[in-house]
Amino acid sequence: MNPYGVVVTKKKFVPFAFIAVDIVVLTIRDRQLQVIAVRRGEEPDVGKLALPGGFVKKDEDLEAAARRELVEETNLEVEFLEQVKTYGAPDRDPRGRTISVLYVAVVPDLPEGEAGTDATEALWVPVVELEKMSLPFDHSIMLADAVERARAKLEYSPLAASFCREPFTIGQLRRVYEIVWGKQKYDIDPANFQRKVLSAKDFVVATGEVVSDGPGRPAREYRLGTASILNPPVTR
Amino acid sequence: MNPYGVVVTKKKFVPFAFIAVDIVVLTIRDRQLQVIAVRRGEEPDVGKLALPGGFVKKDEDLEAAARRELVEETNLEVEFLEQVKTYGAPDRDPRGRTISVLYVAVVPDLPEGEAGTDATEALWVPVVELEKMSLPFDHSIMLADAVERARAKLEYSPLAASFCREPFTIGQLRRVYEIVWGKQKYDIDPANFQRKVLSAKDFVVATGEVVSDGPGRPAREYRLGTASILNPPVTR
DNA sequence: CAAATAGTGTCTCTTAGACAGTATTAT
DNA sequence: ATAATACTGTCTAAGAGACACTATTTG
Repeated sequence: MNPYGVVVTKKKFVPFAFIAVDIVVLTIRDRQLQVIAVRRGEEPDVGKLALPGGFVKKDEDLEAAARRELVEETNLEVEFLEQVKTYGAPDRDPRGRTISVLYVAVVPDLPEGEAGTDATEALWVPVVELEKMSLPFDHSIMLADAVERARAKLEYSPLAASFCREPFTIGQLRRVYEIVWGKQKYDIDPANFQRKVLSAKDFVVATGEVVSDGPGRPAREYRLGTASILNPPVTR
Repeated sequence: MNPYGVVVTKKKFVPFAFIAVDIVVLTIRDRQLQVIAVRRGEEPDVGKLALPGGFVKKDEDLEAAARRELVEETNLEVEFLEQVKTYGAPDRDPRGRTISVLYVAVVPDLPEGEAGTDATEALWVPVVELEKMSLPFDHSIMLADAVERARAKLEYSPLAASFCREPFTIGQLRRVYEIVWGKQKYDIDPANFQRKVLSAKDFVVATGEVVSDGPGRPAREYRLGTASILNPPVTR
């Protein structure tokens, strides 16, 4: 089955293709960077894990399609979606020429079973696990590209806060950086990190509250500030 | 004319769309950041200036399509093409649903008339001029996105050297930064810039030659080094 | 000669990182 | 009390920018 058709514009034949979106949704669960995956219910690769995604509808915006597919397949509603890259190798989908636009999103740690545990069969998988598996289409490359984008954005954007539920503490934020960047506990100096975050203008604002969680001195609580770029950046 | 068709996969109707690529090619001419534009020969917007680009062929890779269109419409062959973003608003092209993948490229200052002065009607236009014009489709947004990408990449990649023919001098490189970032002459301190470039590991390597061009002490010549990211970066 | 450009030296200020030390909690 | 976490203080080294100064060309 080949979707290629032609439409005559003046004297030219113009081929066309299916348009798809795929989404890498990242979160931190169990002190690991995890990604949501769905089990494929259709050929090709029925039964294999894959990134959520699907075809864009007529008159549907690309980002809207990504949101819709995410809800349909994983029950997840995300705030921000960032377009990462578009994949269009002629043979990337055996069903016919398909162009796929990749998005990445980040969500805070969710209560167990809030997403994907219903009939939809979506599940959280540690990124390092999914990277080892054989994924359909070019989903392995997509995963790598999206994770690298997220890692890079931690440096110069407030993305890290998207992994936390508000209000959050500086310690929680530090753990996000450690985990997403694959560092060991305390590889990032808590003292220096504290100053770095607080010196980045409008990254976070204190609520005035403190919260005690486990042993140790209670931590001040913060909310995300208005900054869209961190200055100075948080270096890797 | 609406290109939307449907193909049955199991029980679903899958719409499809035209796939296009557009390219922003930047250079420095006449101490200005310029972009190559083509005059449209087809509806819509016949006669208007637009970014070069066109439809992707059956079994053609996206980047290959961008290179082909660039040669066809502007006679330009570029080394590196970087994918910037994909535009897919349902109504962005009146001829029917079209998804366009945007690429950006950079070329050194070319001898007058080397590109685009034949029948193809391609011409170099200062970016500030083209930004003021009404462009077809969403080309104005594309132009802004591509220019911003190039400005950002100057900081942490050796992109600036792509604006120069090898070998080049540090002074020529400095002018690239000044012009692309829209700074006045000597806004960037030549002394500090020199050290910055030479301290960025593998950014440039000296050829050992010197060249004299106009008044002033002759400058050492350099070639691009092997670095793909600049460390430390050249800050804006 | 003056003007222009290339390149070095040096000073100051800021920032990054290492690390010691204090504060406050759970157990 | 001990361990764990939060936070402050302080020192050092490196980098950014300002600017004086030297070197070498054109006109």
